[in-house]
Amino acid sequence: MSITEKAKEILANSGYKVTNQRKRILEIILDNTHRHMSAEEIYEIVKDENLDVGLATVYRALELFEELNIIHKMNFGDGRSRYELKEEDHHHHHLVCTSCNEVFEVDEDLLDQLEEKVEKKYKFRITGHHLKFLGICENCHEQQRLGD
Amino acid sequence: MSITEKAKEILANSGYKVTNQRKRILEIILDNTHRHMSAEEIYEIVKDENLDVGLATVYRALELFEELNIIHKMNFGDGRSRYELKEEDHHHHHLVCTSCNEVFEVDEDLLDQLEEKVEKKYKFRITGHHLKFLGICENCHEQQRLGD
DNA sequence: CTCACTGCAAATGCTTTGCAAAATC
DNA sequence: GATTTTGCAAAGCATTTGCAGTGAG
Repeated sequence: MSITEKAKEILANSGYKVTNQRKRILEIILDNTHRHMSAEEIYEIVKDENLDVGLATVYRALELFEELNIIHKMNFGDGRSRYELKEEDHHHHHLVCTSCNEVFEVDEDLLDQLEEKVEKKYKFRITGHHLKFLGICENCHEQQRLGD
Repeated sequence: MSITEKAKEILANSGYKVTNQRKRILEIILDNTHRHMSAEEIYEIVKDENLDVGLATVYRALELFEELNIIHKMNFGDGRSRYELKEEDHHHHHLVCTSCNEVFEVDEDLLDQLEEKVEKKYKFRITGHHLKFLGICENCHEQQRLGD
């Protein structure tokens, strides 16, 4: 079963109604996970498709999906929340370029040992984590070099 | 030289004017770093001292301190920015309790090897990082146990 | 049919900004 | 004294909410 189908099944089985708006919003997130979209960006897409959807509905749908553990709200410091699909057993990290503000993904999780250490030492039951590296991406670094 | 004096020196040497408001706001941050204060919280303190300071000034001072690399703006998901002193060579992480929303500090940095690995593999020059663990703190865990 | 869901517009909460008065250098 | 900086109030954004109408089950 594809991620898309799985997510829709979660929605259908949640007891909440499966509306066209929710279906479309979920699809957009699923199709653009790597883009870490904001509510406004998702809204722009549905609006361009001439669907009758309000921005408030987008926010309400995102809130619902988060509650159902389908998506995940993030903050990259640009003043708005961004969302991505929450894939079980697929933890990854983010590289945020402080020059062009692009966000790249590190497609592996290397924190297991660290978590264990922290859990023991601080008596804190860890259920998740966010690791964000700040720095300069290859592109920007290249351009800085050429600019010299 | 204490951190406080150092920070004040940075301010004095920055070319910006050393006003009473800036001095007091900086002091409050320095005295309460572990509390990760918000602009509003800082404002409440100066207001209680009957100092004639506006909330806008607090925001402007925080913006300035961030620019001078004295403090660091953070987001713990509660809808407001929080600030802490930026101490060189003193990287640490945060434990955010998803039950009581308290933020604890992990007073060590264990990401060096990881950073090196990521820099090479992703050709990304890392200048900083944020690591936040989500979970349940000892207190909340204890209370849940007692509640059974 | 019923109740959850929606769009709209108004409200909220954090943060920023315009401006005349005040303070620093 | 000239130029920053400030307080206040108003404006600016992202997000939330109230409400009457709409639609899924």
